[in-house]
Amino acid sequence: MKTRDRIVLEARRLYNRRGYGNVSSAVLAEHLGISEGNLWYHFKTRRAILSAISERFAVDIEKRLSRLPAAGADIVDEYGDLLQALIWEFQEYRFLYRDQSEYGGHDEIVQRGVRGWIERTQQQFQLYYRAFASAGLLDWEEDRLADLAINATIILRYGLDHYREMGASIEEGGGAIRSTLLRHLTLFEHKMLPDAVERLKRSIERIADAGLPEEIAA
Amino acid sequence: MKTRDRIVLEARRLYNRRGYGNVSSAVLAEHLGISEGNLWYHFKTRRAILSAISERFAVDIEKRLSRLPAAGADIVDEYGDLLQALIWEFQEYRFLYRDQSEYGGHDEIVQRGVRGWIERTQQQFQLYYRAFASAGLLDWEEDRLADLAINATIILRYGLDHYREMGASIEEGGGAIRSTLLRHLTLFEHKMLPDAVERLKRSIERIADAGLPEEIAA
DNA sequence: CTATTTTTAGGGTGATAACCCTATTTTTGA
DNA sequence: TCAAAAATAGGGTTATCACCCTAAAAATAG
Repeated sequence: MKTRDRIVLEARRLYNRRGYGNVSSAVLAEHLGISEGNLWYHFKTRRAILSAISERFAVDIEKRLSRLPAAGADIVDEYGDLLQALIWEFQEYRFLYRDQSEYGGHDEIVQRGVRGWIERTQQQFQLYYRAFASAGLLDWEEDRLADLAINATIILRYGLDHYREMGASIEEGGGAIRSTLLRHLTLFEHKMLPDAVERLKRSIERIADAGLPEEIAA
Repeated sequence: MKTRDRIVLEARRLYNRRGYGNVSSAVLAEHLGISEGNLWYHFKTRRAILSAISERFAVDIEKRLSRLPAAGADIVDEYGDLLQALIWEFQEYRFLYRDQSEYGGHDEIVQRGVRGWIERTQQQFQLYYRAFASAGLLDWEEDRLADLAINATIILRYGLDHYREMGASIEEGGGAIRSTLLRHLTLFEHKMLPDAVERLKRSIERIADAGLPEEIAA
């Protein structure tokens, strides 16, 4: 892999693990096994590294947002896939979700996009819930679907932080991931067909057991 | 006010506004109109200031946790008071809720207490919801009360961040506060007596209009 | 094979951070 | 009232930060 790409990858991992503000260029270069001079050759400023990561972030978000419930496919499976993609995104870009969200820390591309991404994520989830309802799997009034989607995305997004703060270890089977996914399920499982709920729970176990991206675990 | 107390107060305000990591001792001293040497006379280390703030935090949390639904009183009003106290707490100690929650940044007293505080807050809300149900104001199954309480506290806690990220201005009537409080209401208002819902909404307007603590607004 | 470009290492720099030290002023208590 | 204690100011120290500069090594192109 080219040095530039290695920098972007490892910087993101270090930022996720230690926090953006706690990773100096010296530490990053040391971690990469390259000289600091070399690091500054590839990126003129520290913010430029953040920019490169943010660009990838924007691309990955758009890819995830493009997952829509397909007509012929199994809606429960597809929802499970969406959950997996979302959790993955939260983990891979954890430091962006945490450290940068205030005090003007975001890169411009994120600053511009974040509001739309949140809204579109809510709409995306609403489409899935409406598909659940249409398929007879979920008993939910149409005019309360938007609230369900908003509440679900809030809990999914902040659940990981919440359970980590409660002391859930990130290792050992991803307790925080499992808890977060089960937590969002409590919003609507009592109105869902038991069979569909069971399948979702199995999806959740798969996601929680899938193992974490290495940049978090270490 | 004694210099020491002024330091603790103004440090908290600056941390809330700019983030803990973005407030140096020089900036803090300048803001206080005292010399840096004087600052170090009152607090030997930067962490000592954090400790002092954290101690007050612990005291304030315990005071808020002691608010329980009284037998004779009006439960709707009391719940509104609890919401107000909770929102206040989130605002007054915003930087603790945001900046310190990971990467080992917390003071020991917070580190030790946080898990219990979260659990007790959930239990506290559950008591209120049970009281709502007992009073015939809320139609909710007993064995789903805990889930409601957990989901409500998660949304209350992270709602402010969420709506700020969505672009809600903190000034001009506290859009984020109003949105967050209304958001948590969507979890159960459809199962609540319209009359009680109306009263809660009026409470929410009062809280949102109450004006923000000055350390946030500026 | 050689000239050119790209990549790398590493010493240097100025700013800023937390924190120390000491002299001076202010407050306090008998 | 006056000596001891508390409070304050401000210069000094050391470490670390992002970032610069230059020379050498490596890759590449003709």
